[in-house]
Parts: sequence; structure tokens; C-alpha cells
Amino acid sequence: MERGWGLALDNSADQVGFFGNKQVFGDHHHHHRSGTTSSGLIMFPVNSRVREDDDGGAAASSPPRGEVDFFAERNKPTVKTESSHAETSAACREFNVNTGLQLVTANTGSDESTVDDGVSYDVEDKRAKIELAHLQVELERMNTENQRLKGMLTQVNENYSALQMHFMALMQHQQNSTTDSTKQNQIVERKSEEKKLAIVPRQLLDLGVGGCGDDLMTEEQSNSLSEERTISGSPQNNNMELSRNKRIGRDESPESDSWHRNKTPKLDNPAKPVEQTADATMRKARVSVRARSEAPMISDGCQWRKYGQKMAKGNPCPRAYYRCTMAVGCPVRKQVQRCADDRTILITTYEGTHNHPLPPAAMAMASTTSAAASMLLSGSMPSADGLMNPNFLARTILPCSSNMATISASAPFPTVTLDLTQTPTPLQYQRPPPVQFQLPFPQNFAGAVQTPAAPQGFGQGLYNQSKFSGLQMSRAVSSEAAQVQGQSSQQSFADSLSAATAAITSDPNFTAALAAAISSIIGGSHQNNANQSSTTPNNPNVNTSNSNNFPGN
DNA sequence: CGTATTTGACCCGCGC
DNA sequence: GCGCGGGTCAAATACG
Repeated sequence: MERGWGLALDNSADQVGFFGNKQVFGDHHHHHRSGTTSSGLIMFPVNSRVREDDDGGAAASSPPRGEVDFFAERNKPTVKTESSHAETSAACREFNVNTGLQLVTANTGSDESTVDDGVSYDVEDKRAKIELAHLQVELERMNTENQRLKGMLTQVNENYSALQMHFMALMQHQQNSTTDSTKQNQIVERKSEEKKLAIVPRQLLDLGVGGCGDDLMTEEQSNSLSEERTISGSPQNNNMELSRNKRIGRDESPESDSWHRNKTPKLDNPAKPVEQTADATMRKARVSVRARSEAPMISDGCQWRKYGQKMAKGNPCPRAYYRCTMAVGCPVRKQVQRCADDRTILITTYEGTHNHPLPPAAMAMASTTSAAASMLLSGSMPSADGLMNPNFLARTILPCSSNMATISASAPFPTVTLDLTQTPTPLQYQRPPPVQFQLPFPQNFAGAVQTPAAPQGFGQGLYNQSKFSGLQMSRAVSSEAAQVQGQSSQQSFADSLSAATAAITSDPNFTAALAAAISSIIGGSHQNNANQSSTTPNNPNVNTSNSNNFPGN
């Protein structure tokens, strides 16, 4: 119990270190009302109460110490008073026996002191009672809050389980159907499936393509996106995987090879077509972030090494290729390119999942990438009820700002595009918080598409959300963000997101923060670990141009 | 001298 | 089969 609290307090310290102890309390309210919760937050009320007690006197240097001192100081005087009282009585008795005259004097003095003590006792007693009453009220309120949150958590868990069951059932159903059928049947099936998917009306439709479109796509890819809108698992995709496999087998490191190991063509191994399709989609899925920045790269907390540069068709700006160098063989790559129409817009496209622990700032983007991959994976699962439809998911993810998230599930690179270049409209600020948005993904998404490697996505998402709030508050470079934050503690996370977007557009380094937010919505990544959260990474290579550390860490 | 970047060459898939 | 374009490699170069 103690350790759990400690962890929660660490998180809170991380996110509200700029407000002081009292603000922890206020921040807690904010999270409650905005519908966020975590095991840590549930703990807060009790801790906060203790802290309040401490603050009533002097600021405690550390919570556990404050608790101990608090009780010790209250207990000690009591004992001391009793013992001193007994000693005085004994002394008086002795005194009475010895001299009577002085007894009067002594008694008088004693009486006076008794009266004084009584008054101070009364005042102190009343104060203590009032304080106690306040604390009880507070405690009651916190208990109510706690119950409410518990209820929400239970409901979320139920939804999670239900979705997981549904997902597993679908998986099993598909696996059975494909295993039983012959190889030829699979080909036919797949072809008909592709046809079906191509016919599906705008299922994979973008939620709002930015002005510059997908600059990292070729025209052909863009065309195929709008015309065919196929999803992963197409022969084209398989061929891509095959080619990559060949190339990788030539000179990649073993670690990197593991990244591509499962990327064999689906048709070559009909035993596990579904899993392989899913895996390929996961690994090929991309997250594209569009942000205004004069800097050559946005800060995402990772270390990157440039390994190539090409002139892309249709864009006078060269495209740079980077790979993650935080660990040997990390398969994560990213492409950086300026938008052809607006050179101030920097388009960063991430691909892959890190195979190493990440600093918190880097976790944000990594989570986004992984989660987006999960999202696209979900889209690759044919579903009768359309629950796994990426479009459905996308609408659920960001109902507040259709111009912010674009999901393009085109082969061979299904891409989620986060457009951070557009300032949110006032309408978005005024939008009332949708109830279902309080915990959007655990209910609608995370559980259903959680990869085996990401079992804690839900909690992590919440954690990220908390972290994002902290980032948003701590930076406070955007008056809009701060204003919106201060307007109401009941603002929805969507509004926070919109506000953060405003901040990001003025400071590209905020991208990581927003990514954290998106990530938290989407469901988190297996790379995330709450234990890593409160520590600042010591990046030894901060002087390199590629290792942009998140400012403020 | 070690490390990061640059840049031309190469590989591969795809469309014609 | 050929050319195009995306992506990657690796030798050359730059830099601290």
C-alpha cells in the first residue's frame, strides 16, 4: 500500500511540481471531474488530507515525514501535559504539607494557571473539533469521489473485458476459417475480401485531409488511397515485406532482424495468415505528425541518426531518413520532410516500435506510434459490426477536431496523421465535454486491439494523460492553453487537446506532449512503464543535433 | 580518432 | 523488360 501511494505521489509530483502541495489537491479535483482516474489518483485524497494538515502548521518537507511528525507532535504534548500535571499535583501535595501560607500563594498561582490552561484548552479543543469536522467532511467527500471512480473503473473494466472477448472471438473465428480452407481458397477469399473492402464506402476515409495532403506519400500512393483504399494484407503489401526481408537478411543486425522476422509473405505461410497480417500491419503502420517548426526536427526525446536523404517526387524539399540509435538494432525509423505547400510545416513520420526503454519524453511519441499501429491493426480486422473500423475509431478518438487526426489505412503503409498545424477554433473550446469522452479508449478501443505486448495500455494511457496535463500546465507558454485550463476544472480532455494544439503550433517542441495526449487516448504502448515516468533521463548525447531532448525535463 | 552526416549507388516493387 | 520512385547502404567526408 505504501509503495503504491509512493508511486502515485511520484506521478503527482512530476505533474504538479509547479504548483506546490496544495495544488495537488486542486489538480486532483480537476482529474476527477474530467473523468480521469488511476490507482494513484484514488490515493490522493487521503494523502492530500494529511498534507493539508501539515500545511495548516508548517510546510512539511516530505509527506511521510509530515505524517509522522503530525501525530508525534499531537501525542507528545498530551503525554507531557498529563505527566507534568501529575508532577505538579504531587509537588503541590508535598507543598501543602509543608507550609500553609505559601500554599495559598501557590494555590493562587496554580488557580491562575489552571484558568489559563482551561481557556487555551477550550480554544484548542474547538479548533481541533472544527478541524476534525472539516476533515471528516473532506474525507466523506473523498470517499464519495472514490466510490464514483471505483464505479467508473469497474465499468471500464467490464467494457474492456467484453471487447476483449469480442476481439478474441473474432480472431478465433478468422483463424478457424483460414486454417480449414486450402491455400487456393485463401487466395480467392482474400481477393474477394479486397474487393469487399474496396467497395466499403469510405470506411477508411480520412477524417479531414490537411491542406498539403500526405506529403510523404507518392502521388500513386495517394491515388491508391482515394481510389482503392485497401488495407494491409494485400499482395502488394506482402511483396513489400518480402523485399524488405531480403534486404534485411543481407546486412541487418540480429536485433533488427527480429523486427522483420515475421514479415514473411502471407501466402508463403498459410498457417497463420491472420496473425501475420496483423503483425505486418503493426510493423508497417506509420504515424505522421505535422507541426509548424523552423527547426530541422521536432523534439521527440529519442536519439536519431540520419542514414539517408532523398528528393521525393512532387516536393522540392528533400526527405531525410533517420533511425533510432538509442539501442543497437532498434527498428524504429522516421522520415522528416517539409511540406511542399507550406515550408514552415514539418512532417515527421514514425514507423516501428522501440525495442528498448525510453525516456518519458520519447515514450510519448513511441506510444503514439505503437498505439496508432494498434489502431490500424484493428482496422485490418474485418468485422461484421464495424466496431474495428478505423473510421469509427478515429471518430471516437477525436470527435472534437476532425482536422487533427487523419487515418489513412492504405497499402502498403497505413498511416495515422496528426495535424498539429491548425489552431483550434473557438467552437472547439466551447464544446461541452462529451460524457463518453471521459474514458474514450478503454471502452471503445484499447481493450479490443491491445496487443499482447501492451497489457497495461489502459492504465498507461491514463498515466500519460495525467502526464500530459502536467506538461501542459508546466510549460504554460501558451496563454490559450493556460486560460482554457484555468477556466474550468471540468473541461474535457478533448478541450485540453485543442488547447495544447494551440500551444504546439506556437512551440513545436510541444509535439511530444501532444503525442502523449494522443497516445493516452489511443491506449498507450507496451514500452510505457509508469516506473520510468518521474525520473528525468540523463541523455549523454544532448549535444548532437539529432538528440533533441524535450525541454523542461 | 571516433562518431555523425552526406551522398551516390544499389535494391526492390510497381506500372507501363 | 524497362524506367521510375521509395528506401537503404556504405564509402567519403565533416566535425569535435
